[in-house]
Amino acid sequence: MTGKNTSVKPTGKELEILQVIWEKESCSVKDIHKAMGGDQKNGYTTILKLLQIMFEKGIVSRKKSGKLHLYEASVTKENTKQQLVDKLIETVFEGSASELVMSALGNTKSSKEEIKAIRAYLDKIEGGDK
Amino acid sequence: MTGKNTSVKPTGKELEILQVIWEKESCSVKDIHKAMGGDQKNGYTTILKLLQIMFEKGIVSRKKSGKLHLYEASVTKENTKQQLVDKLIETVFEGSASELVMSALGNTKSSKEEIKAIRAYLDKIEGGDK
DNA sequence: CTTGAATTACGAAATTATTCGTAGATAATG
DNA sequence: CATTATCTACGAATAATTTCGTAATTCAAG
Repeated sequence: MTGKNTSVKPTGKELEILQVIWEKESCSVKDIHKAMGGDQKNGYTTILKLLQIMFEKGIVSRKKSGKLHLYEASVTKENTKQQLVDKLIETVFEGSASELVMSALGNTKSSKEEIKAIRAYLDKIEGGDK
Repeated sequence: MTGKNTSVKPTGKELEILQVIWEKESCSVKDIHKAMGGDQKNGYTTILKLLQIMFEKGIVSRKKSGKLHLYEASVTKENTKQQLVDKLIETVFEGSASELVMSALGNTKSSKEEIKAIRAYLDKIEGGDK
């Protein structure tokens, strides 16, 4: 660990871009632009600029491949998601994770499988106390 | 229901203010300003301005009481929380509520009681299929 | 080496959110 | 009704985010 992965705060658009990069591993600006809906959704240079900013912030890394840049995420999906969840718990659910859980399950109709998976997960974290 | 409570998107600061209003029911600008840490944290007119904006947006309502305004939330805490959770599920967890649940439970060490409560909740939503 | 297509760099405009100063309104007090 | 303290209105400054146009760079032909 480089210790660089903590407390990065991607903005809304940056998060959208991260989604794509997480999905595809290494990708060019064009890839990302296309994956995000092409010119109809965002101008090419808009995505480019955002990536440059993200690079400066250390959110992504890049390497040259011929004339173009291939970008990779330097923050993990897991880490970033966790931070977002933590922040939500803290700012809106007064620190109660279980409140968030119920709120999450309340609306979306979760499938039997999902619920089963959650139970299994509960067993796991309850059993292996730490 | 007035049908006014759907799809309100409070900004960061607006959300902070809402927290206070939800807590205290009806309150003056001064109340809110104080509850948010007074002049050390925010200027009085900053909070005032924000409340005026929120009023225009329909996020809060207000009534005169002597020379001052008493503000109330016109969006419910539940509704707003739900929207934030839904958005997170959608944008970051690819629509999977259970993924969010696990992420929420992963970090914070939930107590036995909390886990028990969640189990009971699972029983409930599983049993009474709808 | 020149041309052309693709790509990046960069500044600046546009947009949104936040902060603040000051003027005007309001009500209580003498 | 004049004074004063308190509060609101409002415009404008600042900051953060997003968008975009244009210039410069790069590489692959010809």
